[in-house]
Amino acid sequence: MVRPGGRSARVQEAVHTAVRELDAEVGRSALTVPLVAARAGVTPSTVYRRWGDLQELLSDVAVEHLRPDTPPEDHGSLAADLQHWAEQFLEETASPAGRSYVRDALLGDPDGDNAGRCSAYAAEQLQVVLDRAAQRGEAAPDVETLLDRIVAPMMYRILFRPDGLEPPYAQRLVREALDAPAARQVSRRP
Amino acid sequence: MVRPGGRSARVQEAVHTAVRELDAEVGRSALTVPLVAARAGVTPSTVYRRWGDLQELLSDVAVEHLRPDTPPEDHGSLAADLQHWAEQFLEETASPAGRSYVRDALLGDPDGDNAGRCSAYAAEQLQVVLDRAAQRGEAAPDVETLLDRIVAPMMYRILFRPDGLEPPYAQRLVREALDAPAARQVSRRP
DNA sequence: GTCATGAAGCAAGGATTTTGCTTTAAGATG
DNA sequence: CATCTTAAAGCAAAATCCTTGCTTCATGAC
Repeated sequence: MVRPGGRSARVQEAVHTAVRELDAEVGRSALTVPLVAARAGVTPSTVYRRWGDLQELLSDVAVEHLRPDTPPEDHGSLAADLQHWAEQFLEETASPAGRSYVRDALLGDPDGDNAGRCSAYAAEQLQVVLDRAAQRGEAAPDVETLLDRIVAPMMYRILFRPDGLEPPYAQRLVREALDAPAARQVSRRP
Repeated sequence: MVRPGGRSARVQEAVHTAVRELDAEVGRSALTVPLVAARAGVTPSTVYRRWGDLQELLSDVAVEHLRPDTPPEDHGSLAADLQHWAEQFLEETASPAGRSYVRDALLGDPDGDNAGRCSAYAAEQLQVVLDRAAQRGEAAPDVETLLDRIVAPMMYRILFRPDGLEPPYAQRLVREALDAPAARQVSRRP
């Protein structure tokens, strides 16, 4: 039985807030469940029972951070929309904070739920861009292709080689994704 | 002062072996530092002082698992070499065990050292394939392009959407990477 | 207004992590 | 070959964290 707005929701909110505040104040390495619980005005056992351990809690908080708060901006063309979206994505996600959110989201995620959610966020944003392109009558690849060509390379480098990730890299990925042969229209789920 | 072959090396070997054995015997969720230390015939404080915590230890062990033990097979052409290498990479890395090694390697890795090593392994293997292609006189993209076009998409899906990853997906990525306009020869570090 | 239920509080017990000090072993030095 | 130096391992106590059974509370249902 779900009870949104009730005590459970207040506790969740308080705990998430405590994590964000303490992360900023004392840093990730000093975060502990008892510390978070104390700040949230809650018993440690409550946190353990609801989240299991600190990593799963951090994963939940990270996914909230990574959720886009606005739809992608409209710049009049598919190419421009993708350029801006990719640059913004890279800027946010390649930052030390962004990178640690991605890692947290992946880390405390036994069932892969949160990881899937992160990918879904990107896919939703891209779909908005593609829908606008379709309304304009522009030819466009599909979402899966853009994930492979734009999101995956950025994420791979963010996770495995977080050096030298600058806007031109995002621009080049977008350009090459759009330059590719137009056969990219058909569905290409793996 | 590094003392390879000395006591330090023996302890490292014993601890790594203990992790591998116990992971197989009792499972990841039951692994603890005291358990590993006992199996390795070592004091827990030794493990804590050398590795910091269980995640960093698991990260080190995972990187060893992910190190390729043989150079990529020679199938007579760049396309065939890449096809086989990509399929094998996907099969090994997308398996539950492979996926958990990748996650371990990424997670217990504060400085990003181990993650960089994983990427370097892939880059080295690809470079061998490319060198062979050059000897045959074949035109070929560079390593960075192959990382973007082949490795990154596979890794992204392994980490974020570990469903439906089958050999045809790897084949398609290789085909499209090689189909792309030949301007891909120039260096493209991000 | 009372009840049923899921979640939070509490507290004790057990396990893990940290830490200061001591001991050991590998390599350097004479 | 004996001795010295030093980094790492052993040991043990203390602190901290995690688990768990039971109790209490708040929410929504009847």
